[in-house]
Amino acid sequence: MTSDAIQPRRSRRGSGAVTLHDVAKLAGVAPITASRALNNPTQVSAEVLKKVADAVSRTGYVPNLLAGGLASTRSRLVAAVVPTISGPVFLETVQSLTEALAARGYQLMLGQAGYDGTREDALLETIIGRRPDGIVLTGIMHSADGRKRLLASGIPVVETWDLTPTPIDMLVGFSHVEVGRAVAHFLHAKGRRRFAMVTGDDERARRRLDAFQATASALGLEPVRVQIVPAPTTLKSGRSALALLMHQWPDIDALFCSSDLLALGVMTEAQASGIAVPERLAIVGFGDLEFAADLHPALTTVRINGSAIGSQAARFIVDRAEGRSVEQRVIDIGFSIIDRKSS
Amino acid sequence: MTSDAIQPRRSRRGSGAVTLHDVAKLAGVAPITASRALNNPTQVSAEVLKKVADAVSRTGYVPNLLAGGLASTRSRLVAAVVPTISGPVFLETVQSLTEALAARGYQLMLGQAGYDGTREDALLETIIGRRPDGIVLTGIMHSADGRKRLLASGIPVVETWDLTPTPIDMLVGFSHVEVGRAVAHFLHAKGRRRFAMVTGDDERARRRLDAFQATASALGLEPVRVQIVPAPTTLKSGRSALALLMHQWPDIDALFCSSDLLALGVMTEAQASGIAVPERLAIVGFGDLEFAADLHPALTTVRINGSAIGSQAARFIVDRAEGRSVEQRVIDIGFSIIDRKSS
DNA sequence: GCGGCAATAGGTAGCGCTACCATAATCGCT
DNA sequence: AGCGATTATGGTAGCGCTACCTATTGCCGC
Repeated sequence: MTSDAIQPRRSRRGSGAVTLHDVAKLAGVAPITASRALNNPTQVSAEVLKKVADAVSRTGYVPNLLAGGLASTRSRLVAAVVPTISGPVFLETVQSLTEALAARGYQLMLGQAGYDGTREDALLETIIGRRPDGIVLTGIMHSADGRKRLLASGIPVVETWDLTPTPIDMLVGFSHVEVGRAVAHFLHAKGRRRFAMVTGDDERARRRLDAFQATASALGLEPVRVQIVPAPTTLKSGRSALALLMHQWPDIDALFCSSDLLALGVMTEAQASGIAVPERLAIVGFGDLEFAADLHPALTTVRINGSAIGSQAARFIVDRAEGRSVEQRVIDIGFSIIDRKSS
Repeated sequence: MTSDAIQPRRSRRGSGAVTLHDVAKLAGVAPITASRALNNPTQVSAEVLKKVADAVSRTGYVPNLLAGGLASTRSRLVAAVVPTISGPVFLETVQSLTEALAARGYQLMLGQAGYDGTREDALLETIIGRRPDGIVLTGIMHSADGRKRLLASGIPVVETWDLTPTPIDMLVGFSHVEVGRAVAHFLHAKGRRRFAMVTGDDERARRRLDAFQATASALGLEPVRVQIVPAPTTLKSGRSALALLMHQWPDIDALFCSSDLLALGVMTEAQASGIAVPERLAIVGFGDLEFAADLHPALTTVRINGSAIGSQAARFIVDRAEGRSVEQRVIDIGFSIIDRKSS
């Protein structure tokens, strides 16, 4: 070491990285002042600001957010839980959430819970352990135990992609029941009378199914023909579902799919086996994924504004984290049926 | 408070959550012993183990990983950087990375860099600030400054989805040049002679293109007809690319797409405009996304084992984090051409 | 009976940062 | 001039955890 006096016993611990103390020393100010220069620039003179900025760039200092989070009990971390990252449905939400949070200086940590809920508890443990400033759930947290732990943790929670009468905390979503109902009316208005549905085996999709069936029955139609496929839904399961459906009930004239991917599979199968869409069979998807508009024929589908969900969830959490109280804790962002060529 | 003597001045700071001290007190052991019971169970007697486990379940204690990470300089956090989460290409890798890490007690933090690299530096700052135990990059880190900072941070880095002569640290990928070459030979062997390529505007795809062109030329074929589309690639850009291509060069007989999504768009457009696949036009995709096998006709494509990339990257990082040295730091996992119906 | 050695438990001192309070300097305002 | 109010800086004491070291116990061989 080139310095003169007693080395203050360089500890054998620590990462050896540049710390705020190093920066402060170099800038000739107290550590706490350097901290303020970085986090509350308004509270500090221009001169100090400059000296600190110089010291930062000369040392390549990167603040240790673990330490900062521990000291301030604000981790600037937000956790999001999705069933699986492979399902394209939530991607738009996750994307806009990431961006909205990044713009405010927060970072997203993504966790995959799976559709069956077995990993849910372990996931919750590691999430809460990081002391995030908020947790965004896509879909409901099923396990009662999980809900209890979330509540006990005191961390702001936003549930999304659903409406529930008993939210854990905050909520931004839409009514799956309304979707099922609206699609049934939509197809009925188009003159269709023999409905079928292909649906993934998850709880929200089932609620759309129930409402779709109930509405069809209320309209005096024959029972809805149903094909359940495992979640997550795939093009492949859509293909085989249509094959099965047409085999058993060749006279169906309208088909509501629980995802656009399923609808793509159905359309692929229809094309492969010469079923005219929409002439003989109307198809409606769900999600309005990016490709939906450009299929041939263009896919009629239910559009959910996933970006709006993400940015609203971010707003909720940041508001809470920064001490603003959220008065309107439940937001229904609705949905719309995009009427294209497949119906 | 129900306790008797002087309250030890409950600090106004802190989250108010249960801490390891509370657990230790309840279990009647020292905090450090409780810590060991949780993290190194073998160093502790069965009796203590039980008392601590009881105390944990009675209090609902969740360890504060921020504090643990700060004290141990091991955050048990791994960061992954993808261009965008919406691109389905890397999902398989991210998925398997998440799982492989979770199985070893690590958690993944996902960052989106964008394709243009403008957010790259800011992202790097927040990532390094969390002091992750490792960083996984999909594709090369372009900016020299970024590479320097990564190196300076001392954090283990795994680059993926590419081979480069000068890896930052560790690498698991494959050669894009070999892919371009192999596809050209493959199509040539099938009797195709007039090649075209639709490719996303990113660096790796361009290297496939270059090799594809060079090989075609070496085989004595006419120049490859090229259509560049913006990244990320979409079905829509595939459709319009084919339309443009067929308009300018109606006699092309083989088309290599830089992603399966692009190939799907191309196939959609071909179907919409009556171009027979594969009779008149052979199509090869890239990525072997889940839907590729079930398209009609089934898509011939280049398969990259994304799961293997993810799990190998996890192994690299965990090995490093746990102090094992990694001798073989570069792994080429190769690729394969899946010959289906579209070619 | 004694040194030596595991095995188990505890004490101390931080990890790098910020909340909180104290101080010093500046600023009107009556 | 004298006062509180405001602004800019610093000092202290943790946040909740674990690395490192020390103390205690029991057990072995000789």
